[in-house]
Amino acid sequence: MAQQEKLVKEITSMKEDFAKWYTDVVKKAELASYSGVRGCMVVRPYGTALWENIRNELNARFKATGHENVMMPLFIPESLLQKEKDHVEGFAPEVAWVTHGGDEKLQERLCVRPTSETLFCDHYSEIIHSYRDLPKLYNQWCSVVRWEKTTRPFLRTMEFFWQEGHTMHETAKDAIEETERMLNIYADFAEQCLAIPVVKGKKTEKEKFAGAISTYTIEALMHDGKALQSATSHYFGDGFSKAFNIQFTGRDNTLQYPHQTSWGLSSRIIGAIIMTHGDDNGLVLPPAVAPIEVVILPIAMHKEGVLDKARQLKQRLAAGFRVKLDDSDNSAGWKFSEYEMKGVPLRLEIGPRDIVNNQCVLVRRDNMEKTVVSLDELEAKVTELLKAVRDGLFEKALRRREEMTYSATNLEELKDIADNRPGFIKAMWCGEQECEEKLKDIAGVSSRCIPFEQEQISDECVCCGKSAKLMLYWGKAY
RNA sequence: CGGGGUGUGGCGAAGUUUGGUAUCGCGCUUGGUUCGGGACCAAGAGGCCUCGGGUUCGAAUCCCGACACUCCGACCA
Repeated sequence: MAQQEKLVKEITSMKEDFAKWYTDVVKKAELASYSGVRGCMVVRPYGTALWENIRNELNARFKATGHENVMMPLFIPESLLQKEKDHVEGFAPEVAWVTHGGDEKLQERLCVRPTSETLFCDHYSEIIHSYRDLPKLYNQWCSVVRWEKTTRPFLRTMEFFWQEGHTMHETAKDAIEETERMLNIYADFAEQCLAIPVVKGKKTEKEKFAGAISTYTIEALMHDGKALQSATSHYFGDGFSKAFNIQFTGRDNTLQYPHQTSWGLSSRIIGAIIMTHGDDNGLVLPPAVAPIEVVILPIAMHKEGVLDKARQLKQRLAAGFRVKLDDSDNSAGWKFSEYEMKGVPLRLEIGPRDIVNNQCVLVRRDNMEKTVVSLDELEAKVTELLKAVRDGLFEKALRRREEMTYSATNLEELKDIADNRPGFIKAMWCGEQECEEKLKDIAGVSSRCIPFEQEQISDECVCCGKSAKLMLYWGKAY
């Protein structure tokens, strides 16, 4: 379809008001509701199912690389949080404190975990004694709390859902490899499963995680040209090990500190899915994580045989796909809109005319393209079209990112782009934090990452003009 | 933390300037007709107008205060 009409009138168009479009989609697709608690959302069944699929995909990848899931406490005693100086400085301003149990004041206040490095380290100090105990490859799925000032569903909530991997290794080399391995898993997941193209790279000193030696990131570009950090992987060296006194006896019979990593992906990724693939008709979900891959809509359902046929098709498809049959008595048009809002990748229409011809109609959500398929080859066609949806989404997102990625060689140019053309800006950087801060002040952009794939845009720092070897992605971010 | 906005049946709003019977659309219930792009008719149910004070014969409306949610910036996944 050359022009996609806006069929759903209850969603504000992106062009009109992107922020409102976003919240409209969250609500209309029934992903989440606002709750009575400031900054906290109710993740509704559809949103939860989406998160569960994300979880399942990632868990499979984590387990395939030797990781084990654990569950750590929700609370961190203040003294434990205090142990690593940079870490506590980074998080102290945004933690929630528990000061009372019932009416009784606690001896030591507890914070609600904003992240669990300290808890893992405390535990690791008890269970790691020998190089034979390493590596320890733990992960947990949980929610954490950060007392945010402004919040938006999925993108920034006070409580959010995530997984956090925390691993300990015998050598720095092993830990660095783990950091990279996990970043690659995230990147692969984002691109293959979520159809979100990402830039892999390293954060600058200014942007890295509190307490880390280095932070790696995958950065994605949203529809409105703002960047969104979609997952991170950190290398900690032995800083926490020393702070928490985690030691093991090495192969050479000397006491050593293990090297640590952590890595995480949060429910924010749902925001990325919405803002990468969504359109004015609502959500568009990548098939690999869509709660419903195929929705079956019986047409003229009261007519003889239609519903039976629809049920039959459901049973066939349920063997290999997540499928839903909507046999409610809402009108067909209503259902079309409903599942478009919910971003179901493939719609199957089956009506009296189709039954006569032993066929059905499959409609792709990403481009609304209709295909008439013979029921004899239904499964094969569904498989093919779901893959086509994933590929179509990825290509569209990649093309858009490329169109919205600019290069700048001097400050005026960069400021002009930042002011007028939302997107990524590639520019050289001398390595001084001063220049980073200046760009933030002058152009309102922050460094997104130092991409692994470097290009020589020019020879001088975009800001100060001194010689520069590193090319960075810059942009406005969520 | 600064600046705005909004609180009225389940949802979205009008009514507030100028105090006087609680309104509209959607949704919901029941019955009927429909059914290939958000169908139609009829009948019905549903309100401490965010909360607390005040002014008044009378307050959704005016005054004082509180709370909540939300958007835009600065800070952060």
